[in-house]
Amino acid sequence: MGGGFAGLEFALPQEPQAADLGTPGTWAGAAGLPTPSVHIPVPAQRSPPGKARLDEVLAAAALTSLSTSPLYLGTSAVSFSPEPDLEPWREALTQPTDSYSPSSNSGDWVWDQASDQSSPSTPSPPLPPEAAHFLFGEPTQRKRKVSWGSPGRVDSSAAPDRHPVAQSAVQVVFQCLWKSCGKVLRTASAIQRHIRLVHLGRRAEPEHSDGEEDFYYTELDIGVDMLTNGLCSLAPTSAEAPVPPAFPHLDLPSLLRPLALPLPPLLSSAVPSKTCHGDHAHHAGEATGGSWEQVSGHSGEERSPSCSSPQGCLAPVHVDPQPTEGQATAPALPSKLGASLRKPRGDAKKCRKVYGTDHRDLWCTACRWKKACQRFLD
DNA sequence: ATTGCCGGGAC
DNA sequence: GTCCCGGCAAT
Ligand SMILES: [Zn+2]
Repeated sequence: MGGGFAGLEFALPQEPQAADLGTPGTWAGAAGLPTPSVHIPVPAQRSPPGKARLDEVLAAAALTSLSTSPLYLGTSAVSFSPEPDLEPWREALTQPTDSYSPSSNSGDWVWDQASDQSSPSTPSPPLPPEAAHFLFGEPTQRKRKVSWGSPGRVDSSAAPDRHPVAQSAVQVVFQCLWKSCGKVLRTASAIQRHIRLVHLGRRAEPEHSDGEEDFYYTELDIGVDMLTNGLCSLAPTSAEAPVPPAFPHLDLPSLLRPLALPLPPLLSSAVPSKTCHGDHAHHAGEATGGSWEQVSGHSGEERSPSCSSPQGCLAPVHVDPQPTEGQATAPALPSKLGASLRKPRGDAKKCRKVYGTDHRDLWCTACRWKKACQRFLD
């Protein structure tokens, strides 16, 4: 554990612009020392108390550990969220409980998530199944994870139904790979049936199936996957929700929206836990241990590596809302399709305010261009 | 009035 | 692509 923060680069923020570039050097006296030879890294101005530093370190630690092992986030994530509400459904996940879905599927719970790395382009094919099948070929790269002995057979008659499945830790599910379908079922036979019926247009008969379905679903084990997703997307909202009885399906879509929608008014000030992200990069100031900018005409700028967007950082797994012809979802979203709602405005002081209008050249590029500040992000 | 920044324009 | 600004919402 010695010196874990290798990733943090404390680049020296060198004095902004040589004082000879015709810049109105009014501020020069305040910020930079006129000594050309001495490397004085700190741009002066409001030196942060040690406290801020501590915060920073913690945050860094969190980030580090998280980004290091995004896969095993399961462990750390649990200790991470103070969310008691999580327990219920987490347990639920762990046990092979049945009867989750109110949907027509028998006994298998369904969780629509059109994640995958595939493109969100075409909505699922409303075409005649056969045609569609030919047009799209294989919806996605067929990738199977091998975790439990699921033979790569070609005859589905082997009825691998109701597997004992992993007892607790690693559940395994089967996801339909068909474009924008992403249906997730719990058993191989179920998913095969689904594909055969829904996508291939075959009859429900398990008879002479050439095992083609096999190409359209993938197997993945939740327990990590799901928890990751779940924690990230569920937690933030459930803090305010009237408590969701079961879990996911209810509003995966609307859960993702908040990333760019009005939610903060309530959350931002009330709940200190940003859940997924872990911390508030508040009072960023000079303390944010970030590589400040270099005024060397280069545009390499801002922030620490790997994480640039406020919340995208920890969740590389998008769970696209699936743009199918959803209709049963009731009148949920404000349906302001074209209008981009304004962000509620972060609470951090931005370059403009920090440096003042007359040190414009100290601002980050974004601020200079009147764009969203990227140095002091919210 | 001030601040943050989207949308759009100029180059 | 970089750079700037009008104008608006939030403060
Ligand atoms: Zn800025």
